[in-house]
Amino acid sequence: MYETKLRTHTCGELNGKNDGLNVILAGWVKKKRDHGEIVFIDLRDRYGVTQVIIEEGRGDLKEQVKNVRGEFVVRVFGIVRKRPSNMVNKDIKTGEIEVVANKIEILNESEVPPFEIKDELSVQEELRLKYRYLDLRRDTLKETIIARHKTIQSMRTFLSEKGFLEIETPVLTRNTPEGARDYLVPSRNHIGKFYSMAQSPQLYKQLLMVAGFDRYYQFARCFRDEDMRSDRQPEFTQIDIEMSFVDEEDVFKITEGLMKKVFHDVISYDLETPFLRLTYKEAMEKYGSDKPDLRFGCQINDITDMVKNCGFGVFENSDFTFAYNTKQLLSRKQIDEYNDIAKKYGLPGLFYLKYTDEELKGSIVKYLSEDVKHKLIEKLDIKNGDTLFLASGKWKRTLEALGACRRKTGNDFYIKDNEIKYKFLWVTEFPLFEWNEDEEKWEPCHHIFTMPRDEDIEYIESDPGRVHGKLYDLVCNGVEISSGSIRAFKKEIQERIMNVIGLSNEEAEKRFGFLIEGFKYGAPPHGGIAPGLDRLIMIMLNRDNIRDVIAFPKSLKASGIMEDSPSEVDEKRLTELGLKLIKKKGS
RNA sequence: GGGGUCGUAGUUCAGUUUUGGUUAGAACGCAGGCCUGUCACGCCUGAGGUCGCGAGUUCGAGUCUCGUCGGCCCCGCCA
Repeated sequence: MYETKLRTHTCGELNGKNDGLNVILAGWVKKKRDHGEIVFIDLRDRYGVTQVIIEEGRGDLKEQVKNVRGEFVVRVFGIVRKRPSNMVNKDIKTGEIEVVANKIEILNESEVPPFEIKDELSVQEELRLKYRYLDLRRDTLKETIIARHKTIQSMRTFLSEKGFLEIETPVLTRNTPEGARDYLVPSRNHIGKFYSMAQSPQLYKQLLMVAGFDRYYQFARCFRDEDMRSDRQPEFTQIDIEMSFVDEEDVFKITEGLMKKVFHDVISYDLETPFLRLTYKEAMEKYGSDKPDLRFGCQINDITDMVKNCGFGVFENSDFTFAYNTKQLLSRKQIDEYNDIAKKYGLPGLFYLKYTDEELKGSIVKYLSEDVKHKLIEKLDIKNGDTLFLASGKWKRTLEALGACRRKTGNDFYIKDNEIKYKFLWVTEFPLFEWNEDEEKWEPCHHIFTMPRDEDIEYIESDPGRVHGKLYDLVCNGVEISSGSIRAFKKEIQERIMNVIGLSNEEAEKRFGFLIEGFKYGAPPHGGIAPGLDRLIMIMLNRDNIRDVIAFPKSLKASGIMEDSPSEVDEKRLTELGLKLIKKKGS
């Protein structure tokens, strides 16, 4: 397959049809099994594993491989031989054959690796990260890296065929105070000033629309100096897409086509399109999340009116009361775990009801009239053996807390690891503005260049909370894969939006001057989306950790464990940059 | 910024609470030996420990207390 000077075949391609062929293989010793008179060596490379046999009577070869250990790099000259049927290894691609060694050459030795290179082994992640190049030899990790390549290839083909141009934009850019903290880069050419590493190519891609490149994409590396999570890295990759002369439907269609192709090409899975759509309000009220996992039910219900006058103070005095049925009989201990989650999300606590022996039970049941009980049983489809949770409070906080509980229910009971299904959906009609309680002002939900929905434009000044944007998120299995918007490309709308959030023209000019300037020269209507490549691959391969789909990821504290980054630098370099470190307290 | 959890042979863990107490165990790996069909090969023998780091309590600390570093998970944050 990939013949080179040092080999004729890879370790993953030989089979029964090659019986009798003279071959040269090169790879790593996965395992040596020494039986005395005969010796087996499993030789591994990127493509697979091939069994090499040193037969009886080859004392010369045995002497040579006497000191060969795991992970030595060797070259084997030999003849392919079909194995007797009872010795075929069905677990490996090359299991039909083995290579009878004539000559073995040690290309390089290896120290005993700090952990065994095999798939089943669980090793502390810190160690795996330190020796990432060894971890990458394991199939589980190797597969994600290969899938990542396939994903990128598939996307390039699709987008290129649809007329999109791949255009690169700067990583070193200027600081914009909104949004995520960015990484600052000093330069000795500009003492006292800093570049910012791009958080995303947002402004550049909009200017590419002004330039007339009406279909653009890019695999863009984005940098954000924020705290990590299992699905976040300080540097990550977006498939940044922007189109001119479009509305939401156009973006949906392209994105759906892209996802369909990628899932087909990479994991041979046929996605159904178009994707389901939920408005932000629906998603919140049914699932308690703006990125709901639709692989299971347990929908939330609004029971505010039902319990408003039941005589229980909490229900009577709260804005909203919501409930959902876990459809499971939960123990006291399990219920406590749910309570902890609710508290973490800012609720004083949860109420629960159990239905056993044809009877509702729980501390609050005494407040519920027969009529209310019946309504509850009907609305929440309560059957024997069900446990349900109720929570009261403000709309968003209460729903989000119940949403977190619902997520736990899903993880504990409904989402089976081995049964992968993909439930994509669009979440649409996000509010354009969000009221910041602390600072008592309106803030943009997405960014200030988002177009309001046509029918809401008249309320921008009079009722900002009612205005929804042409804003959309692509969600799959409870993960936000992507978000995007149609942009406010006209000066008049931009200014009205800036007025609401209290951003003066001068201030806007200072922060986004080059974009606003560009928009003066015939900005077309445009919009786009930017799916997160890493998260998409995570979802596709059913991994629960973003580090597993990145060759050299950072730790949760954003350190490079292998290369030990970030590092201190010489005083001399700092001086050159006009920088001086302030000593931390205590040091 | 906050909360949780983990840190003991090369690796994965037990031992830590009930009880602070002599030589800190196991499996895998590693080293030496034996073995003609294994593919998680098998059998025999052996080496291998700063119990993350630092202070404290104590006659005595892997075990208790405080601090600190690091991994992982979550809240805030991530327009």
